[in-house]
Amino acid sequence: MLRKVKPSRRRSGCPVSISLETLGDRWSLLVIRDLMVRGYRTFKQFEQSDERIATNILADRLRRLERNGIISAEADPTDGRRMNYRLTEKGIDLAPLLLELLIWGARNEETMAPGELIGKMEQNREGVIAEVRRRWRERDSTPMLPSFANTRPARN
Amino acid sequence: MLRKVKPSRRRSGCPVSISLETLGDRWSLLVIRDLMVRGYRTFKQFEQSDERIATNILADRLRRLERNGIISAEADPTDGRRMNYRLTEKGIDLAPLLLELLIWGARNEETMAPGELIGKMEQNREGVIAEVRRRWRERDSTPMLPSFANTRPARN
DNA sequence: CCGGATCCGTTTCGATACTG
DNA sequence: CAGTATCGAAACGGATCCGG
Repeated sequence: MLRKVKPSRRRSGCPVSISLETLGDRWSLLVIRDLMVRGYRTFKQFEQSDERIATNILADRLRRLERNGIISAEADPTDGRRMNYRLTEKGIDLAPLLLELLIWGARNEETMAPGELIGKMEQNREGVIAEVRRRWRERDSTPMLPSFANTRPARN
Repeated sequence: MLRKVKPSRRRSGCPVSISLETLGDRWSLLVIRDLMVRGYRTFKQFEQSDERIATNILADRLRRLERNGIISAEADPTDGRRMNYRLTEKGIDLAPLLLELLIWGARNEETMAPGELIGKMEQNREGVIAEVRRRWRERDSTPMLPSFANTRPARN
């Protein structure tokens, strides 16, 4: 019994494997969205985001995202006990992916936003991405659009 | 004790919620990739894909994706016992998302493909997406590129 | 054979309480 | 505030079984 389930024919050089170890769960992309689009930076902000992630899961995801080089963590200069999380370059590179996810959701899931806003972003993908990059480069932590925020942008 | 965890301030009209009920797991997007890019159509093909999903999980994901209107299932006309799964319009709309995921992985994850191929796709996002749509419209089930396939495209 | 369903041990998740 | 600890619930996944 117990035949060897053909261990060959793996690694068959198919170049479309996609890496979902880090992103293939319910929470990681939400944290990234909060960082990228809402301007969130701290544990508390993520925790109080709409979807109510549990604290242990949040801690785990933050660690995982950091291990994977998608975010970085540094102590707040003005308040040592507070951590500030930021997207790395690799994390910022997720902007196109996130934008497409937003567009898809707005188009196909009726639980989503009205879509007028998204429609405009869809017309101007390049511009939106460029704006995300510009803001991160200048450490501009205001949310991408006023209505994107549901807390103030942590101006100290 | 047991304070009410402030049930207000939900539904705060933040238009950037993203829907990961269906896609936020390790397998759903892989199945969609197999459909979209590899030309897979049957349970067996998905099962034998590189990542080795368990049959019960695969059955569950196929059902979920169908419930969510992302794929459809119909009996094969030439072989009644075989099911053919296809992307719906909603599923095809995931092409841009999937493309961005591929590009991101190729760029940032060293476990990924050489990337030359992906680089070309990156130069021509619109073209790639249009090609995906064309093929699905014409029920052309050959994989997007020869090297994308690791089994033959199920010609019977 | 094909597309699953069922069983069952293991892993992960997630709500809550707790801590430095 | 920023996380740990705990523990029950859910999901996973390997193996096997089954109807057509």
